[in-house]
Amino acid sequence: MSEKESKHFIENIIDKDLAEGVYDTVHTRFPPEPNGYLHIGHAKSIILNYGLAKEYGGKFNMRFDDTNPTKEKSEFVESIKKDIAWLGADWEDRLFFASDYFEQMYEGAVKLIKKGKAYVSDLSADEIREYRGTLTEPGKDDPGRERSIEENLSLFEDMKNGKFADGEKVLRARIDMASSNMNMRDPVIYRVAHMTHHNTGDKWCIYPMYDFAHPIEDAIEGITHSICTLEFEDHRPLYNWVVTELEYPHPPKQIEFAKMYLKNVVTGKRYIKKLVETGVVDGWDDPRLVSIAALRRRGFTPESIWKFVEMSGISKANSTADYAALEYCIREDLKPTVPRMMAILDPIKLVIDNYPEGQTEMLTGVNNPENEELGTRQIPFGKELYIEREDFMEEPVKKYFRLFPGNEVRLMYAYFVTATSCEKDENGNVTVVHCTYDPATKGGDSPDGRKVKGTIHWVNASTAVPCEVRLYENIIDEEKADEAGSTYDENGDLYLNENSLVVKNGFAEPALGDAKAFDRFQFVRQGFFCVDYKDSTDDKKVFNRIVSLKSSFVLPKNN
RNA sequence: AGGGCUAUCGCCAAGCGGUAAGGCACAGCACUUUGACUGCUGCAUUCGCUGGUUCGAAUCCAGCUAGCCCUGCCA
Repeated sequence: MSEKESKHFIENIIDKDLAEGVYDTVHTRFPPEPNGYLHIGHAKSIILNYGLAKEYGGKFNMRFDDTNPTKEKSEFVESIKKDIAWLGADWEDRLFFASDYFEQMYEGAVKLIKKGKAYVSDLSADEIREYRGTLTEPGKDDPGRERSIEENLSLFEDMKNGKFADGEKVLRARIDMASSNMNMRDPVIYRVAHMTHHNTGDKWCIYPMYDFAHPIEDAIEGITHSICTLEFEDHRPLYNWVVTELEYPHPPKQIEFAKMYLKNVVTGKRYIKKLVETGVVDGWDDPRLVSIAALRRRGFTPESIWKFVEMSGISKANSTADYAALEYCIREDLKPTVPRMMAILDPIKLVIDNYPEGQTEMLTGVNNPENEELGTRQIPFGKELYIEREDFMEEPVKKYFRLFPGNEVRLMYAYFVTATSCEKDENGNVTVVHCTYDPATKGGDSPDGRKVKGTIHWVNASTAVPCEVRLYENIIDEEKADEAGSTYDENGDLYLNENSLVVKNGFAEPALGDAKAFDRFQFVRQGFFCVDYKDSTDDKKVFNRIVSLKSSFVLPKNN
């Protein structure tokens, strides 16, 4: 839309690198571990990395960081690929797996041993922890530190050949047990794990640790700027140590940025995983979550997520964005591009007493007042309609200018009507509103030029398509739980807002009902919703319509 | 309190010694076949605090304070 006025710090670093000739191109990557679904936080990283590559005419790699077979599953690599492709980040033919480099990593480890920079340790996990020291006290040397290069070489080969049980031996980098940076206190770089890997099967029984593997992966792929999140800042010295000791000619540079959290939603992969596993939500794409899959199901478009990321900016300051900003982005994207239709979510009947019994006429509605190209549609109209409950008040409050007895309003694209009376049930709730219409106002304009202050939407009762919708609010975090009156889940540490699931039965225009398979409703803003056809992302058959709702609503999964 | 990082409007975020961009949110007015949208207007004499350097500081220096991260054979 508008040109970006200022660059963020990573762009500044890249500009400098390019200007100084540190690199002559930009090559980024997105390296998720396939151990769960992607969420909005990952979208930020994906868009950042892919966006930078595009901006600088460089390349973007997709890489699965699958160095720990105990946590990884193929199911996740498929979902991740799908989500990234959906977001529009194109890795072209550069789809990689860290596990494809196991051989080179092994050779790298051997090289370190030969340089006297790595050794095999006999210590148990507990002992290694003890030897590591604490934040304020230095660690002490691992006895294995003094082993000869020859012995280390043969021991490491034995590790590779399966001569040791899990946990029996480990390969450590020889750096500095007294470093103030815990990551430099002779970090473990290879562990024994007799485990079937989703990609390499049973070929390996030793696996490299992240700190050793990641810089190698980046270097092999020719990555220039290895962008990760803030918690890896302390790992940067180790990252640099690895690429230096392994003598890569054009080593990549690690740059860290702050993750962004969203207010009132659970963004942590761990928590989402827990909610899914405990059945609190109905899957990774439960609309109350902010996984990419859930966002997609809710009707967010890739464009809206790009806009959100670009709008949010990149920095090193921890931040929590307002959910309102995300909603703003989907609104902006959908507003001009999507046909709008009418739907009533909390219906009461409106009977036009002076309208001919049994008559149905077709009226013309504009699909999107802001975009004429979207054309018009024919909407059935008859004596009995449904209107939104809140569009009628028997006793209006001040400044209420929708329907109340004696007041005239416009039925959108239809006629002016004046309320006359209403019927109520035993509880005093309005069930039917009676009114009269002015036949001369067909289409919604009066020939005598009189104005009405209110316009309300409606749906023809005899042709309306019943629809069940579920109103959702986001799953909220601990901090906000109490003030929002939430309830605990069965584990007692995650919360669901009491309004997190409300089923409503409403009605939609026939054209909306024709979709049959529509399964996505998206709250776009207060008083504004859209529906999206399933499986028709190409022609973007998304409908939206203003209604009065403060929360999102989504159709049941299997509707 | 050993190390690393961060502190600019309710929420993001520019700014890099020359006198506080922008967006979201919010408020007011106008417009309106949805009180929406759109348009216009308003919204930090002040940049975590305290000192210092300077003609001049959010930007430099010193000292505080607060928050986040680090003691996995996770990533």
